[in-house]
Amino acid sequence: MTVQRRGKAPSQADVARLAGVSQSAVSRVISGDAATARIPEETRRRVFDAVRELGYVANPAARAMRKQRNNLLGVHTFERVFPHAREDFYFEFLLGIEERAEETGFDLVLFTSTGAGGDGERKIYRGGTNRLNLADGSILLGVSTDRGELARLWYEGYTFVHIGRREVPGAEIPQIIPDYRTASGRIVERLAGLGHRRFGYVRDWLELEPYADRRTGYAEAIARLGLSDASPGYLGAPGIDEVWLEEVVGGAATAVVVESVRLAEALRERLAARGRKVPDDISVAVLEGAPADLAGQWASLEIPRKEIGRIAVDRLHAMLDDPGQRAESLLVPCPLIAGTTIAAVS
Amino acid sequence: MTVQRRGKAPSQADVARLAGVSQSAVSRVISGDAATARIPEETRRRVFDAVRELGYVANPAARAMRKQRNNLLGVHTFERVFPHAREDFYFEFLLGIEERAEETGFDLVLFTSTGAGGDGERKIYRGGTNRLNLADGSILLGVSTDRGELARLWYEGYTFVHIGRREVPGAEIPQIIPDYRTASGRIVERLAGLGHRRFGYVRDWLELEPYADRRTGYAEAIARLGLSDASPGYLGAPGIDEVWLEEVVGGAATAVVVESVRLAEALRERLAARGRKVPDDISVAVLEGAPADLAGQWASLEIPRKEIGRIAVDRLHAMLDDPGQRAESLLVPCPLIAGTTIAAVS
DNA sequence: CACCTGTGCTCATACGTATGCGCACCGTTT
DNA sequence: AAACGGTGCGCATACGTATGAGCACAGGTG
Repeated sequence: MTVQRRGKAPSQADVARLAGVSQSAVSRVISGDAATARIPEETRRRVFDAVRELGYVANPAARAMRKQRNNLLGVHTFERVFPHAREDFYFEFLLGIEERAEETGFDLVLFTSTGAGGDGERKIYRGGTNRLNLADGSILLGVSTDRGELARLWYEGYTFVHIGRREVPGAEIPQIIPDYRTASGRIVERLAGLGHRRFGYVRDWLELEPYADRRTGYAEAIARLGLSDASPGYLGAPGIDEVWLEEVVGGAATAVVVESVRLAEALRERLAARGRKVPDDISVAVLEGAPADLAGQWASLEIPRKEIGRIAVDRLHAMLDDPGQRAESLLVPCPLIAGTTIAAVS
Repeated sequence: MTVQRRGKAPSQADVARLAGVSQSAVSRVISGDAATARIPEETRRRVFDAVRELGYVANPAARAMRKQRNNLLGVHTFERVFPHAREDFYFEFLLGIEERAEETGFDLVLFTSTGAGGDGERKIYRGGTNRLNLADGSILLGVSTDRGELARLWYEGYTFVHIGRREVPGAEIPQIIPDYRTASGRIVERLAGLGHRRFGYVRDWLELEPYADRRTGYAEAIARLGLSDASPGYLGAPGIDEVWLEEVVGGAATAVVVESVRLAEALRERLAARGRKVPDDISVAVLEGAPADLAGQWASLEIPRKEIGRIAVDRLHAMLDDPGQRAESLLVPCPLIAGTTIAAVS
């Protein structure tokens, strides 16, 4: 019966002793560096035999210290990864990240360290110790990313990418960005193709960068195609304005583009209350990823989350392989979902 | 405008130079060891100022090498973590693990490295490099855990726990085990309390340890309470035997205990086809976690996955804090779900 | 025989941190 | 005045790995 091995794990020095060579020889044999070619088969075999006998495995900390790599990819989310509430948001990204990390031989570190505040929001810098350093590079993920921390991270020359748009003055944060602008434009184009000429736009209350992209894309398409936008529209107040709604019911718009599913559903109900049906009387499209619901699938865009996760990993690899390169952001196209909530103008 | 800092990250030596002290003084101030008490406020301030000015953050690799801790908790699954998610086997465990890790200030490493086979199954040992070493200790998770790898891991003295029962001859693997045995017994007790005296048992085809526990618990309760078990029952063949089913319909059993939901549903259908209703004519209980379905909630047990995840983390911490202690396994009680598929004997 | 080219290694060092040991200085006690 | 205890640090080293430099030897060439 085997007995549990006690004491320290064997080091290359132990292996070297047993194989009758020097520690450096062991290192060369194991890590297979260029000079390995100069070590004959016989010696190599002795080393490997000793490795097997002692059950030697490399000490990752020491290795990481010596090289500047430890094949670890950090993932920092500013909220918990697993919990249900945010599950939908993060989940698909992680899927892609994990897949790609696995394919490229990297392990993943989930940074779960909370800030001292205990408010549940996560911080990168905690008591002077930036834990992200543990990983060769990191993917940052989350809507509430702290701009100050991003700036510092960038300033310190840490290698990372941010999923989603996040502009920080004075820093060039490499971002992987769903191309909401183009997608929003294409949705307008599609509606125009169905004969719509008078449009409405409903804003959400959030004022994050991604919504700015959508508004830009919408406004550009309206202008480019010579369509009309019923005010208050994309420049107005968030939410569904009562006066505006009456105008729409009166025919001021035949197509409405809405920033979120929640708002779209509210809109549909309030239209129904006034005897207007979607899409028969009015077409409605949504500018975010939307699951199918009982009343059908929203005409919407799809956020290619998994794809974005994979891209983020590749991007990170590229940055690690060539540290000198400029950190550029990347737009990822969003496919359109045809849906059942838009129709040709009647 | 700030310019991106180039070159190496500052070390304690750099801080020391700037603060006009030695590197060791910096280390003492920063890590706040016992001797810190002997360093006056004035010096400390100088050090912290220098830290701030240089933006020094500790190098985790070096720190991990020096101490024997790096506050990393490994999670190794033998299949991918993120796929399937919602109904996924792993998900709830991870929820608990993440929560508890966060609470205790540990980060999580997800080991995603596959074996060379590319068959999707994951290996711990990959080309002589046991990646788990990266973490202070690990939680192993998965039904198909390779026994040989577990044995080796244990032999090498690595600190880990296994979620789920997994016996390895010659090694004492610390396991966190849902107490199927007790729970199965209690289900029998509950049925007996409803007046049932003649029982049947349906096995699944799987021959993993957890099923053995269920069978033991069932058999013990049957014996203890002086009940009768209609053969082939728990010792017989897996699946629903035709002959046995006829006997049950004929009254050989008023209560049937089934290992899996899948089988229970099949049983219900085949009973219905013979004019027997659940639970009016026959009570059926399931020995695994069962979601509510259209025909009601199965009388079943609940696997406290999240709780188990949390316990696993705590267990690991205990082992890390006291390396000498014997690695003991732990049974976690499974609550019973009353359900709607059992009733008093008619 | 002097010289050169490989070959098969070893030596020495660096990476950044933590820590046991001890030195120099100062104020106090005997 | 000698002895002593406390304060405020610095010195030196260890952790395990990777790697540039170089040494000793063998064999071949002029």
